[in-house]
Amino acid sequence: MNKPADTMGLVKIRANECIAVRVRLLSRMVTHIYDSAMKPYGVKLNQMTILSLVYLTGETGFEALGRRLKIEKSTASRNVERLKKAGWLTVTQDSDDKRKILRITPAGERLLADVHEAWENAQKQAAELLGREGAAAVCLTADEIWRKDRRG
Amino acid sequence: MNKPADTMGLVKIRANECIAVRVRLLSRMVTHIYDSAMKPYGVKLNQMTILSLVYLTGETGFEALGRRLKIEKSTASRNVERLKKAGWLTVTQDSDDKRKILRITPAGERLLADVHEAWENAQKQAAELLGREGAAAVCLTADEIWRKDRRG
DNA sequence: GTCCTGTAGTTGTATATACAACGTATTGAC
DNA sequence: GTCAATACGTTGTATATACAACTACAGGAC
Repeated sequence: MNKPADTMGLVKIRANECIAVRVRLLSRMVTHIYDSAMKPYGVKLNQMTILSLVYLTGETGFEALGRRLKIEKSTASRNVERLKKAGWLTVTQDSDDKRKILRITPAGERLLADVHEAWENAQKQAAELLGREGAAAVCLTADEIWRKDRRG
Repeated sequence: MNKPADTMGLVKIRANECIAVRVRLLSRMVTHIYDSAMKPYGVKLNQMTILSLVYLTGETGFEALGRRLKIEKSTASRNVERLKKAGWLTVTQDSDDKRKILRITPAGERLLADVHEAWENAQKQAAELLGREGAAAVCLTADEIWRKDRRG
């Protein structure tokens, strides 16, 4: 469809503008910062996120978890599996419903408290990496998506 | 270290402010948009990125690839492996150096041209999701990091 | 020359992610 | 009540990601 001579131009346009490449770059770099900071606690940022959500909402099923974090249900299922194995939460079957209920354990709650200083450290580093405005923009953008999601 | 009563407060702070959670959310959502758009071509956004970089730089080793995209060398190695298996690029050993040389194949080049419309579509959807300002901010932030990287 | 250091890449292991296909159970239409 | 549709979860497969430990080699210190 495109003549070979065009290809270079198209690829350059994409390289200069592609949103996905850039979001993914930021995601990798930022994730690395937080995961390093949390390493002493044997937990990853991603796992803390799930744990925190379960803690804040009290009880949830996998599907609800996925809806909030925009994670596919099978991914949620497997992520939770690891947290369960680590002893940070429990999974029980709701007798009425077919949903499973996630509950945080004392060990999980202790972790949520203990990890805060490491998080603060990582947050500071991430803000430095992205710049104050970049970090703020990312947060605003994500929060806006969440906000729309709750209404729509 | 923290009294139990504090935990809720700390977790709420993190939930409201954490940069990593938000960047990762955006990354997942945006990646999904592009991957869906490119599905008809049997390629993922991530793979297109590597292919494009090889195309633009002519020849590269894995390490250089990793430096630009901030991907760990082992990850780069395995990602390239898949592209090689798909016939989109070749890997040859530099005789002088210990570096391996990546080169795009005609099939890879054809793909780079063919996929453009799908990319445009995804880019439009992503811009809509993030909002014009959100998308611009993400791009600026990432470009700034790249810029610093090249100088520093 | 020998040794030491640093660079490039591979391999083993683990986590994070998604899609497709499946099982199962709830629920609503009739 | 029966049946179809839907919702929740699991499992198989594939990709993306990183860390740790390893090989291999190139280049410099001595």
